[in-house]
Amino acid sequence: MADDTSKNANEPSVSKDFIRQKVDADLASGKYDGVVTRFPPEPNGYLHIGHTKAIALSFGLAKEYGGVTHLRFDDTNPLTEDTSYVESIEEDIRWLGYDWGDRLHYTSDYFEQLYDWAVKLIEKGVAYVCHLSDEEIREYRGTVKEAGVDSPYRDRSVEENLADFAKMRDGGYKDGEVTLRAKIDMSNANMKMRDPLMYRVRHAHHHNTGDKWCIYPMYDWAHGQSDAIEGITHSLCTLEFENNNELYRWFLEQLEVPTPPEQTEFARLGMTYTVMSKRKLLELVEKGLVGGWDDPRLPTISGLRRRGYTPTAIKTLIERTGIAKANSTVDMGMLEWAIREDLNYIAPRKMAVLHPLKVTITNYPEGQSEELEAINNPERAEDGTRMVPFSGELYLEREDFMEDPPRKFFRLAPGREVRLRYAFFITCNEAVKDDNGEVIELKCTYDPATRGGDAPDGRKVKATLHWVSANHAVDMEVRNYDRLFNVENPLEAQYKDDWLQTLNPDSLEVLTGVKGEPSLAEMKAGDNCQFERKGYFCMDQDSKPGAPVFNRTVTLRDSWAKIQKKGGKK
RNA sequence: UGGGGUGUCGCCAAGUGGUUAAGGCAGCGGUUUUUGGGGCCGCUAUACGAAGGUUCGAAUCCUUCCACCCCAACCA
Repeated sequence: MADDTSKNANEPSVSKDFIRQKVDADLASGKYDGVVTRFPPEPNGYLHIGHTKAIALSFGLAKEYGGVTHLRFDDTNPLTEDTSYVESIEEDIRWLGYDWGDRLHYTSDYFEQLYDWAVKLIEKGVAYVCHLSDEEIREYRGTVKEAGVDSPYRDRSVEENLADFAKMRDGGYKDGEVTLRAKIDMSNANMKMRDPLMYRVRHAHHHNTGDKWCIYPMYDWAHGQSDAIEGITHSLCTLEFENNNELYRWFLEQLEVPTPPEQTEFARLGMTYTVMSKRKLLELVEKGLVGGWDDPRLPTISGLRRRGYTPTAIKTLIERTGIAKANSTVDMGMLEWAIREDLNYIAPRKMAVLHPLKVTITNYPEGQSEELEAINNPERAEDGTRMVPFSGELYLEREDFMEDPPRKFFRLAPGREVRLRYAFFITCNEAVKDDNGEVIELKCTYDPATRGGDAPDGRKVKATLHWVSANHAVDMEVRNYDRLFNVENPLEAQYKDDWLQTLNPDSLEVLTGVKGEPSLAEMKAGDNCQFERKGYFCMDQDSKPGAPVFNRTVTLRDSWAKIQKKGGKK
């Protein structure tokens, strides 16, 4: 008993979300024998963190119930889709740690079957070829408050429809000239049921089927049927498809699928200070407002990866925000908490001085240097230690010195003694200034007896600072990222028309001449680390040998900044 | 002629007629600390969109109302 409690002490109290409860019920009632889910991305953009919710749900659920998950590219619109997106999507899902095995499918694999089924519906008298133009179709559809009007082509004979549909497939019609529609109910309160389109004519090259087809199925006609073909049991999608559910069931019923899949909708993930729509992300990319789909400021999987986020952190966020039906916007702070939690445990510590201030240790033997032992990760003793060079010329962080410090400032100041991490206590004797009164150098003395960071006489210091030996330092570039937008929801009505005006002009700060400890030169692109006292950083792919570039993933929590803020308010 | 959904702490989110209304994030105290990090301890909704009602008992049931989201692409 006691063991159980302690073992689960750090686990969130878990209660099953409504989808898992439904699966339990479905299995208990014998509706389904097992669980088969699918993740059905359209290859027209990069995956973002919102998709991760759907991915984690579908893959995670199946795994929990001993089932499997299919990856199915929903490639029914050749105009917007492309193979390059297929590749990035596969890479991102794999990186997140999910495996679809040999269950890789394309909706286009089913075009022939879908065509045959469409013929079946025509034969049943519940589908017809319609010669109305897109404008006319819209007019005949009515509005949410008014019933629609039947198409004049609605009651043509089965033979006529069959012949016409064959002509559609054979290229006998131009784009937009005709459609195949389901014959349902033009006055249905659910707009999706007003004789929805099943096929449209598109003389376009498809990335998978080439020029084989000139008619392409619409989402509603393709999706549920593809689910049925694959034996999907639980088809999970986001809330905006709730209205499509009735149609999803209608098609399956018409086709008399023996054990039809069921669609269940959940709320998509929204996050503050960003946008999550593929259309908006595409706009940011195409207008060059960010560096590409993998810009570290973007909520895309590839952007987060480059920023230094780990699959663990992303999945932790998804787990902790849960699955429900209420539209929600999760605070970006929760994502930051998730990555800090993971990186605190796994990221090796390093010392790097972002804004260097030169320091001369006046009583340190000139030309000499020595190596000091530093702990790689205080959270994991097994990660061991490394040696860091120390000398009489160092760099300290500019903001760690104040000539005239306020009450709560513990760091270096004239006459004050502080500890250099893993090294010595130093005391500041003089601040050298330039003609403008700017402090350009500090002259300090060190206490050789404090080697390693403890004073034999037991005296204490209030601060421990990070530092880098000047002659041993690696010159680096650091990219400090901040939120992409200045407002929580850039798409809110009040900004609607020019949401781009809410972009944060300071979302990227490039620091050059950053001084890092020598071991930083050994890191590889994609490696995470913590710059002590500053934050978590990830080596960028733009790094060159001897010229590393680091992306700031997230800062450390900073209670000094809070104190300063409070003081400022007063 | 409208229909479909959703409303529980600043942000997520449990709760399924009887609980002191979980938990996480954020916040606030304290403690520990060679990262002002992290850890640990504690505090933080008499209140469940609102108003009525049913009941010994309601966030949970009923009624009415309010707010927000989705649907009128040959997008998904």
